Amino acid sequence: MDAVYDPRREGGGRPPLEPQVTPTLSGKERRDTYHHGNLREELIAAGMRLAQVGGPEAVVLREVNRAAGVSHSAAYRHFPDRDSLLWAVCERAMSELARRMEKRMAELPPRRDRKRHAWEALEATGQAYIEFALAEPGWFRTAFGVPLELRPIAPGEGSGDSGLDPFQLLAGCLDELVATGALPSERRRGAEIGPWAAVHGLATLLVDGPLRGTGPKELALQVRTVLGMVMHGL
Amino acid sequence: MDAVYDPRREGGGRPPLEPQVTPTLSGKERRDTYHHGNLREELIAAGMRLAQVGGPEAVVLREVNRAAGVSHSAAYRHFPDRDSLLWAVCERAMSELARRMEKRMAELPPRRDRKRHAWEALEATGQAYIEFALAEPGWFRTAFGVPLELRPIAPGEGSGDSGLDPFQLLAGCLDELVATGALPSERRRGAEIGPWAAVHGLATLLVDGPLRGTGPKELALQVRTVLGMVMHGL
DNA sequence: TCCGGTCTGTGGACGCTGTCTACGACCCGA
DNA sequence: TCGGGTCGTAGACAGCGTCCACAGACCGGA
Repeated sequence: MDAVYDPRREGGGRPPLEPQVTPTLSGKERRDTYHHGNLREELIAAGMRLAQVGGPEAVVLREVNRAAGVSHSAAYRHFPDRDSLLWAVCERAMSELARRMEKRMAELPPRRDRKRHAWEALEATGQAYIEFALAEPGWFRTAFGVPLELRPIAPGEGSGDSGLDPFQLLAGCLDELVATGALPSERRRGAEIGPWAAVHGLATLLVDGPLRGTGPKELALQVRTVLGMVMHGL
Repeated sequence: MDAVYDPRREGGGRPPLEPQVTPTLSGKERRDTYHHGNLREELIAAGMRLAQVGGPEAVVLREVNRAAGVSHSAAYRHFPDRDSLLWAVCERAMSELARRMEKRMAELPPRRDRKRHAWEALEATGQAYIEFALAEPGWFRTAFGVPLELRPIAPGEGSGDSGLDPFQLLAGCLDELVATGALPSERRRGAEIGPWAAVHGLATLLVDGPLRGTGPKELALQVRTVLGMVMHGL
């Protein structure tokens, strides 16, 4: 009643293609025990490797099994279907984004001026977000571009080492801006959406939108322009 | 060398599923001539119908052929492969977006105050953009979420009735702002990116990002917040 | 120590996909 | 009238996600 024709397609046969990456033994070396021991984890790791290169659509169940060195349907002992595995990979990619944002903030120079530091932190999160999208387009597309439909968004998932997800990291920056008096507290509620939309939009347009292929010079200008608009218009 | 494993997958078999939409005779009624007469156009139209419901991944070549009432590979006489058909659909979806933006601008009340009108026009384009994404998520995802990789971006494609694409419509608004003195001309260069990123980002997050399912009240606030940030931070 | 149950991995099916190819119907100009 | 080019047909093929019957491996109780 919902999906009339199956909204899943693509794939199917293709002409020869070069031989698959390491058609035999992969993941680790060929295991000698019948039971793998840590297959679930290995499947997600293999999915991450595939997603890094080709985005979510590269997470082909049979290819993931192949990369883990197991039979083509072994993953069904750990995930009910392909989407479930993809969600796990997607969450992992989101965590990686959070981790890069945290790293970038941690690298900020210390400042006596707390207000200035708060602004720099906000800018750093935005820069890290866009850098992640450009450096790891496959993961970025996986983190956000998953069919999801009914993806369960469990709390605490997609978080970095601090336990905060990208959205919460942004919220923390805004809270700090309020705490330092840089942002009037009456403008705080719902203020995440502006910076998030702007940065996410730029990243999306750059990664697989009409702006892909932008040269480094033009790109730097675009990032500066967007972040300037955000900080000016907050 | 580029795509190691074919970055095209998904699909494959699925359990029964309900019978396809009108397995026999579809598109128009079953034709009686051997030659279709206008197959290329009909294929694109069928692709648009499928994309409207299920996004780009719903544009299944065999299903498109089926909907047009021809054999499963008839489309190969008009498109070299599935992607080419998808690009045509994608361009059509982009045109539809441009058309809705134009419509929204045309509906603006006339103003003696040209500057005010220019601001309202900018706001209207942004609102139309987001409304389109929410009203036609399938088309929106098709317009922007296509593999593209090497999609040829021909000039003049994806345009509305005025012959301008969404980006050019936005540029026009900014030009008018400069002409009326609302925006200093030295800030004009590259100014499209800010509004575009913010609006596109919000639309993306709402359509298939973490913000999907936002209620109408919260949504209205988000749209207002983002557009406010754009106009304030320009 | 053996024995049965439960995980977990195997391998073969199925129907779906995109694509290729040989073929056949039609249209049109010579 | 005929012959070539255009356009649709039909059957193949490999790869996909998924299901199923089966088998190896582990574990607790007798």
